[in-house]
Amino acid sequence: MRFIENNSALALDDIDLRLLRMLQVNSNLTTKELAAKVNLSTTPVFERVKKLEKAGYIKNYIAVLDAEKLNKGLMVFCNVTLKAHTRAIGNQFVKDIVSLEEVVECYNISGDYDFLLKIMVKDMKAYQNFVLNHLGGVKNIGSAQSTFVMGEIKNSYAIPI
Amino acid sequence: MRFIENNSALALDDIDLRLLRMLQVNSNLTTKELAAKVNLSTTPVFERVKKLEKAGYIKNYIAVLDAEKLNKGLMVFCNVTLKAHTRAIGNQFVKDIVSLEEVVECYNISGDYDFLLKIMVKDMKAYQNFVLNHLGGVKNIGSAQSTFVMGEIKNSYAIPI
DNA sequence: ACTGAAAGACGTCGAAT
DNA sequence: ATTCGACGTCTTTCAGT
Repeated sequence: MRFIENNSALALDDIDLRLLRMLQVNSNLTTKELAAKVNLSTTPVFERVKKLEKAGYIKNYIAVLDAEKLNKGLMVFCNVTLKAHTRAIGNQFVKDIVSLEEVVECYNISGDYDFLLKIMVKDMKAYQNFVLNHLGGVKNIGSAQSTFVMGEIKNSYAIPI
Repeated sequence: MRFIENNSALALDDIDLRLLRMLQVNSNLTTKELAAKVNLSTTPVFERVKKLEKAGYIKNYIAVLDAEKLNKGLMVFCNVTLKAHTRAIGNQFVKDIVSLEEVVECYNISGDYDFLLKIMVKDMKAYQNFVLNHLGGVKNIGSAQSTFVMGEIKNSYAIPI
């Protein structure tokens, strides 16, 4: 399946929003099932979903895996500052971070730190290895402060719409 | 006594891992396409995927939406401490937080704070409203410190396996 | 455990209201 | 903008190896 990137803004009606809400929780719903839930037939629902894909409201469809079962049960948030804030140093940092697969999310943030990283590894030993051998290899990091996740209270991949 | 296969640990071979890696990036791949990539016919691939679903390695299938387009473009990380750390207060906090739809993730963390929340709202005005009228209504919050996301460097929903 | 084939369901799209 | 109908493809299962 291929999506054509089209950044136009669409006027979403209530049915579009309901379709998005359902699909972001379970994308295995068939067009038929979706149609039944919004009281329409399959064709308009099919076309609406395609429209939402083409317009970029739906970016992609993915399987959500169980991190614990796959031995990536330790999540760490790492606050990072850079030694300097030149464009070159920032760009290099971004490039380095993107290539580290343990870093599943990275944001440029306000406040005392420059970047916030979400890292997933097997356990504390693996995290130590990550810090020493991977994060340690990234240039121009001024400081890095780790916060460990002890328990997951809520993690809905769904956007509140 | 009979064991139901749900949630048991399985021995995953290389092909299982490759299937998981592909599906967590694009779950719209057909059994046929997956089969071609791992050089098998459809039947074993179909059965492997079903096995991975039943065993809980695949938790669900979802559509990933574009937060910006859906007017939830402001992401905020909020560090929260509780006034006291009794079980009752903790449980009540968890219950309250789970019901706030703007809070898309919530973790119990180590360090200076007790909880880390990831919040998605439209803009700063909406965040102010969230803090005043929603987070403000949650009992026993000692302090709350907000960190604003200025830019997203990386966000792969994929677990590094 | 895998291959190949076969039945049924679904996605997909054109024509029509 | 929705319904109907038809085609191709995918899912799902069942023999056979």
